[in-house]
Amino acid sequence: MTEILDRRRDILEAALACFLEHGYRATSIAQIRQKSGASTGSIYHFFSGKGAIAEALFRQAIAGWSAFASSPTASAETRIKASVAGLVIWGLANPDQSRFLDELRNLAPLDDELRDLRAFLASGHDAAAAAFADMQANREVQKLPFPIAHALMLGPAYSYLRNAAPTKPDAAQRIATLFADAAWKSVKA
Amino acid sequence: MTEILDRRRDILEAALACFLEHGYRATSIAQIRQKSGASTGSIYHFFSGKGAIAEALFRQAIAGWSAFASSPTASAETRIKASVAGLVIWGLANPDQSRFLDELRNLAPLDDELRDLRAFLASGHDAAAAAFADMQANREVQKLPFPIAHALMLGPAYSYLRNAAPTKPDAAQRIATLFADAAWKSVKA
Amino acid sequence: MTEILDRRRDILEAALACFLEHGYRATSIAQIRQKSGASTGSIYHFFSGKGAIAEALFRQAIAGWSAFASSPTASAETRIKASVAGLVIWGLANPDQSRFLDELRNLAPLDDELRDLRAFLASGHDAAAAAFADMQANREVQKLPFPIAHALMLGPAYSYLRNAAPTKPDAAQRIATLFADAAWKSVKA
Amino acid sequence: MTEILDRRRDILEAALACFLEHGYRATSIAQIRQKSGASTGSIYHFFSGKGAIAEALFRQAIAGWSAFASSPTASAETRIKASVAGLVIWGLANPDQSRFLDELRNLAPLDDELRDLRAFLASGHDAAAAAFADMQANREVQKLPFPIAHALMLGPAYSYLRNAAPTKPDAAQRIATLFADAAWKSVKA
DNA sequence: GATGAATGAGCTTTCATTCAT
DNA sequence: AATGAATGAAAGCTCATTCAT
Repeated sequence: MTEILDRRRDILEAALACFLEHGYRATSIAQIRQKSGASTGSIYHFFSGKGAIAEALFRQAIAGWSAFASSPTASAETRIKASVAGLVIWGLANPDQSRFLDELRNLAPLDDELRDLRAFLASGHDAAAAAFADMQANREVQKLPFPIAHALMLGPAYSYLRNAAPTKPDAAQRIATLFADAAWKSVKA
Repeated sequence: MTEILDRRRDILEAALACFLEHGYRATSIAQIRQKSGASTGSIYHFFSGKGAIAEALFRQAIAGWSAFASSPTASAETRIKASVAGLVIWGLANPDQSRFLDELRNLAPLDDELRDLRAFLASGHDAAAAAFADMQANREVQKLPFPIAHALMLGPAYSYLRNAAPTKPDAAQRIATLFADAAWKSVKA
Repeated sequence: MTEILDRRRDILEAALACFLEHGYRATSIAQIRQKSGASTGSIYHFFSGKGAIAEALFRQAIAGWSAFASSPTASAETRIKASVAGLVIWGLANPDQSRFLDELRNLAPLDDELRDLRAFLASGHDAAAAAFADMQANREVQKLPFPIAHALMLGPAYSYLRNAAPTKPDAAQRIATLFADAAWKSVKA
Repeated sequence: MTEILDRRRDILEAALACFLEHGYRATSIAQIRQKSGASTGSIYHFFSGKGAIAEALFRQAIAGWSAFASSPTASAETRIKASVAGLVIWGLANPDQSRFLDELRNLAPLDDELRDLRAFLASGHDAAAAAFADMQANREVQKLPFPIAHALMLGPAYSYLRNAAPTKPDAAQRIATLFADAAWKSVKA
C-alpha cells in the first residue's frame, strides 16, 4: 500500500537531488532513473515527462514558502512583510531549492516541457495582483502598477537569494527583516 | 575588405536573433547556420562554440547599458541613480536583449559552455563590489554587506525587466527615475 | 527470450565484420548501425561506445587463442611451445581476427576510447610476466628480462601473422611447430 | 633562399613532434599548423596532404636505420646481424620515432591516405626478399619461405621496440647483439 | 610562396519517449 | 505497477581540403 507512494516519492526525491545538483536542463531522465532505482517505464508511469516531475517539485517547494503567509484579513503591512520575510527565511534555509524555483521560473516561459508550470505561475501572479489591488483599494499602499510594485517588493529578495549561501536562523531572521522593511517602505501609501 | 568582418557579423546577428527568439539553450548551431547563411565550418572558424558566440553578444549588449555609467568621481547618489536608471532605460528600450542578458546570467553558473562568460561576470561583480566599498569608505552609503546592497539597489530593476514590454521613452524615463530613487533611498547613509 | 541476446550479438557481429574490413579507426558507428540493423540508440543501450564494442570483441577473440593454453603445472617447454603454437594455429585459421587483435593492441596505448582495453592488456601482460618469473625461479629458462624474453618468444609469431593469409590446417601445424621450436630454443636455460 | 627550405622543414618538424606525441591518426592538420607556425595554405603548398607529410618523415626515419646497413657483398651473417643490430640500436636511441614507423607500417594497408607509403613499403619488402633469395642461393641460410624468415629475424626486434624505453648506448649495444645473434641463429643454414 | 576564410560531410553521443512484455 | 529494450532525430563539433587573394 505504501509501496506505491514510495516509488513515486523515490522518483521525486531523486529528481530533486539531480535538479539541485546539475540544474533542470542538465538533468536527464537517465540520471533520475539511476538515482531513484526506478525503471524508465516506472517514471513515465507516474509522470508524463520531465516537466511534470519539475512541476510537482515546484508545487511542493512553493508550499514551503507559503507556510509563512498570513491571513488575508491582516493589514497590508503585516501581509507584505510576512510574505517577503517568509521568502527570505525559507530561501536562506533552503538555498538550493530556492535556486531551483528560480531556474524553473526563468525556464518556464521558454521551455514547452514546462507549459503546465507556466499556467500555474500565471495563476499565482493573478492572485497576487488581486490581493495588491485590494490593498490599493483600502489606500494602504501606493497606486503603483502591480508589476512595478511587485518588483519593488520582491525584486531584492529574489536577487539576493540567487547567490546566497545557507545561513543560520538568527542571521537569516535579521536579513529577512531588513528586506521585509525595505519592501514595505517602498510601496506603503 | 569589409566582407571578412561581415561574415563574422552575420553570424553574431543571426545568433542574436535566434537567442532572442528561442533562448540560448533552445538555439542550435544549425539554426544559426541557416539564419546566417554561413557554413558550420565558418561558424567554428570564428567562434570556438555556442558559448563563445553568446559571450561576444553579451559583451556587446553590456556595452549598451554601460554607456549610461557616470564618472567614478561623481557622488555616490549620482552614480547609483545613473546606473539603475541606465539599466532600466536601456532594458525598456531593448527588452529582448535585456532578457537575453538575464538568461545568460542565470545559465552561466550551470552551463560549462559558458565558463568564460562566468569569469567575465565574476570580474564585473568584483568591480562593482570595489566601487561600493569606496562609497562606504566615504560614508555616502550604509554599511551593508555588498550582496545585500546590490540586491536592494538592482533587484527591483532586474525583476521588473524580466517581464517588461517595450516602453515609450518618456514612460521609460519615469519608470527609470522611480527605480533609481528607490535604489538610492534603500542604501543611502 | 533469445531475441534480447540476439540484438546484442547482431551488433557485435556487424561490428566485427566492419572492423575486419576497414579497421577499427575507419569504422563508424553508422556503419555498424547499418550492418546490424540496430538503431543508434540500441547500440548505445548495450555498449558505452565504440571502444566498448571493440573490447568485447577483443576478449572474445582472445578466448579463441587462450583455448590452446596448457596447464600451469606443465613444464616451461610445454607451456611456451603450446602458447606460441596456439597463437600461430589460431592466427592462421583466423587471420582477419588476428590482424584485428593486432590493430587494437597497437591502438590501445594511443586511443582514449580504448582505455579499458588498455587496462585489460596490462593485466594480461602482468600475468605473463609472473608466469615467466616462475619458470626462471625453476631454472627452466634463461635469466632474461621479461620484455626481451617476450619479444624473442612471441615476436616472430606476431610479425608473421600480421601479413599471413589463411592457411590449411596441416600447413599451419607445421609452421606453428617451427615458431614454437624457435621460441623455446631462444629462451631455454 | 634558405627560407623556403626552412618553412618546409618547420612543417616536417612540427608534424613529427605531433605524430610522436599523439600518433598519426590523432594528429590533425590544424595541430601541425599551430605547432609549425605555417598557414594551412602553406602546408598544402608543400605537401599534398597528411599522408604525404607522413611519408616524407617515414623516408627520413628509415634513412636513420639504413645507415647501419653493410655492403651487399658482405657475408649473410654480417649483413643480417648488422641489419638487426642497426634496427635495435637506432630504435633504442629513438624509441618515439621507432614507434612512429611501426604505427605507419600498421596503418599503411588500411588507410588510403597512405597509399604512396604502401607502395614504398612494398618495394622495400621486395628488395629484402631478393637479398634473402641470394643468400639462400649461396646456401648461407636455411631454405625458409621469406615471410617466415623475415618474421624469425626481425619479429623479436620489432616486438621489443614497440614498448621499449630510451636506453643508454652501451646497454643498447648489448641488447642489439643479443637480438642480432638470435636472428642469425634462427635462419643460418 | 603564403594566407586564412570557407566548405560541408561526417563524426560520436545524448536524450525524451514509446511500447511489448 | 513495472520493466528495459528500442527508437531516431538532433545535438555540438572536427576535419581534410579548396581557393580567391
